[in-house]
Amino acid sequence: MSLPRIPDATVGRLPVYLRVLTDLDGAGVTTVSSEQLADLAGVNAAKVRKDLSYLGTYGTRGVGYGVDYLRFEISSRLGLATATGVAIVGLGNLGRALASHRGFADRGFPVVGLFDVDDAKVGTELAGVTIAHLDTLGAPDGPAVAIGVIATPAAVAQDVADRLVAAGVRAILDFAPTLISVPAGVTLRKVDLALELQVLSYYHHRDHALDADDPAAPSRSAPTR
Amino acid sequence: MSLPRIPDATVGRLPVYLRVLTDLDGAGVTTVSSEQLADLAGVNAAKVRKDLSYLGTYGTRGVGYGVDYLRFEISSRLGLATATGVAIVGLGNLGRALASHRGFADRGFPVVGLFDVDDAKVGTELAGVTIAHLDTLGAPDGPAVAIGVIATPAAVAQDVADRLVAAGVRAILDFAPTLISVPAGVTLRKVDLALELQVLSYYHHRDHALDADDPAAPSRSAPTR
DNA sequence: TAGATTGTTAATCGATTAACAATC
DNA sequence: TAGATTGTTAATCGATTAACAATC
Repeated sequence: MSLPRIPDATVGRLPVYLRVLTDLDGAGVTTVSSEQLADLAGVNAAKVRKDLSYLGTYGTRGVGYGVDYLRFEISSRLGLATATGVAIVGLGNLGRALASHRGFADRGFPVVGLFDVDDAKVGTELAGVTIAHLDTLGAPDGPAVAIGVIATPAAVAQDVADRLVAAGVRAILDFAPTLISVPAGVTLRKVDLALELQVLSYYHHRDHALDADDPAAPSRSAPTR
Repeated sequence: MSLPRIPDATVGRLPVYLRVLTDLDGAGVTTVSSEQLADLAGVNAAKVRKDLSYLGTYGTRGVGYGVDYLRFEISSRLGLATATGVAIVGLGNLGRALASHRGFADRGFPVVGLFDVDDAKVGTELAGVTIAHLDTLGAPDGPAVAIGVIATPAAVAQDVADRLVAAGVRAILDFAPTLISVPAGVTLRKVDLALELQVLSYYHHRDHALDADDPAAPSRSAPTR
């Protein structure tokens, strides 16, 4: 009765399919083929069918996939039905941008808590949420936090992670460029924006470094993740 | 005389090693073993040695790797010596955060251009750069842009990508959650913040959905990328 | 039935890892 | 020389892809 394991690579593509399906649904489309879905998601059709097969068999041969049904299935397997409140810790430039980012609430992750240690920020309001002091994280009268986002300087990221864990948060998205460790049972995912620029720099450099010497050098494309 | 191909997975880890090496250098450390580097980067030692072997043989058996030398090599292979100006298009919450993000300039990517279509924003200054109208992108008297960052709504992302390409930009980092296409020879990389939350949600849900039924269920950890 | 499209197989490709000979 | 640590091999594992039988 246990659900089949979904490969990591597939997990990373499910949100892309979900976004495409949501767009299709908004456009009134009710059925989609693996070929169409692949085009819209930027992958190939074999991969789409293989990925969706891990969810079960929700397509109809000769017809395609039901947009609504597939949306529901992916959403449910991603845990989006239960995932809710996001707390952002650290309201510097990045934290403030994330707090105001429409994309989060739009895709099922309302920002319910904002925390900082700067007294000049505590008490002020941002995107409809009042910034609280980090020391109040986990207080009984505080917001129900399902996911913690770390947007602090690297130097304090581990301390913030520890506080989030102590407050009962079991899923953390970390933007600080440093290694942090969390106990077993806590899910941690990292995003490093400068790293993305460096990786981009590598492929750009690789494909163009020799342009002056050899203008006819073939351009290979970088993986888009 | 051509450099050996570096696997994509390795390219994604080189910036992590570079960050660790920079920290070590700052702390006065001159030599590091694959074991130490692995610990600090959050991977295992075999992977570090394999990854570094693609750069050539810069270690010394029985001793380790020279911190300075390795930093230089990685930095050079990532193209960080030539990579320079970043232009950010779209100065909503995310774009403004990226423009003010210290991490970019700190790691070799100074923000030299800011572009938007909103006349209320054009002419104002942000992080020391005056916001210009998108129509002036690529103007002869404009900044030299090596990397373009798209931080606009999804609906206009393709148009912005086309304009960046027309202006001669050959490397694009795209934050808009939609599929965009660029001509061969242009390197595109995508970051989708809400997608990261959804992937996090999957692993969290998978590892905890059954907690109520089976509190002793083993917790598996999510890949941190 | 005929055409279309899924779901699955199997081959291929790329990434990871342990082990150890090479060598400082 | 003895101890330490790299660089590389080879086995294993996971991801991708084309092909096609199943079937709507």
